[in-house]
Amino acid sequence: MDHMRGDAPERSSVAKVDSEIRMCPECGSNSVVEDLTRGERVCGGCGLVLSDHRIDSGAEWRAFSSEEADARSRVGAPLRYTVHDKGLSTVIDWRDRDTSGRKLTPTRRSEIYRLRKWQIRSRVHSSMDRNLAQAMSELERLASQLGIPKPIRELSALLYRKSIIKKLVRGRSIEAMVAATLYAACRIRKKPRPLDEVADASRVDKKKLGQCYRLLLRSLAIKIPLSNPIDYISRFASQLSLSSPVQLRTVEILKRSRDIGLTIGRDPLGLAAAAIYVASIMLDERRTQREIAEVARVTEVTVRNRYKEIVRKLGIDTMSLA
DNA sequence: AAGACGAAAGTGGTTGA
DNA sequence: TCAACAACTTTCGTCTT
Repeated sequence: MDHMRGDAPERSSVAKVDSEIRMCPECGSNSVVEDLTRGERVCGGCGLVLSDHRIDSGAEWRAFSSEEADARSRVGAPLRYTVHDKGLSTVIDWRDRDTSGRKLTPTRRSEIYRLRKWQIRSRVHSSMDRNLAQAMSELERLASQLGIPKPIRELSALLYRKSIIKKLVRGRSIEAMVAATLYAACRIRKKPRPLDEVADASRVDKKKLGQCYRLLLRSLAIKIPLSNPIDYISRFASQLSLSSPVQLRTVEILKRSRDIGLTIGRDPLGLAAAAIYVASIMLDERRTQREIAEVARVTEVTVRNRYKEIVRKLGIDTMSLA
């Protein structure tokens, strides 16, 4: 039967994708490089980690029946960074053979070398192991309280591992570093949360958290651009139960503000709040400055100042607002 | 009475000598 | 390393709805 032919592996997409993603979506520079030893793609321009952990986790062939799927899927749970030993508690053999005794491909081999190195390291530094275990449970707690999706938690966990290797946690609280990596991960993935929100959810004060965050950026040599006010809108709008037309209008206002240079040097949170305020009045779903300031974690004064600027510079008729 | 307004002084981070 | 600086916060009295 026609549909039983599973002999044509669909692997052509791999090479294609690789050549396409040379440009960094963040800074636009064309200097994305592959770091095979660490399994990452990193932008040479801004340091953004585009994808980490690039093990081909897809099944090898297409499967057309459940038995086939069982037979062809790769064995075992996926590797995860949020588990303190990467979910890998078996010992890796020193021979470069797979279970059926075949030689491994070079890529697979370097991957195994990496894991083996990790295993030895973590055995030698058992204190680091304990640190990680504690950190990962804190990360889990924090992230679920803030409703952070899994992929971002994984990125956060990866950042934490790096910061431990760089000895950043020494003399600082685990909680503070965990919170900092989570905050950073959210921003990298363009789902930023206000610093205050993260600080409140952890038991770390805002100042410490900010210090850890900046240290993280410096030590790991990563650059995270200022957050885009637009990335806050959907969250804030739903917290304020505003309709989607208001959201759209808000985004529109923010774009126009940016175009005339009104946003430079301004706190993205304040801009987001002010734009929501204006849009909410325009579309007759008014919220008070107080309410908006609260969800955006800025003061009413800031909302006021930004919104005054927006109204003036964008030429919005104040009379038609009321 | 609640919301909006704006002045004035304080805070923490950045920048440039 | 230190001072100047810009943006934001805090606080508070006044005006508007």
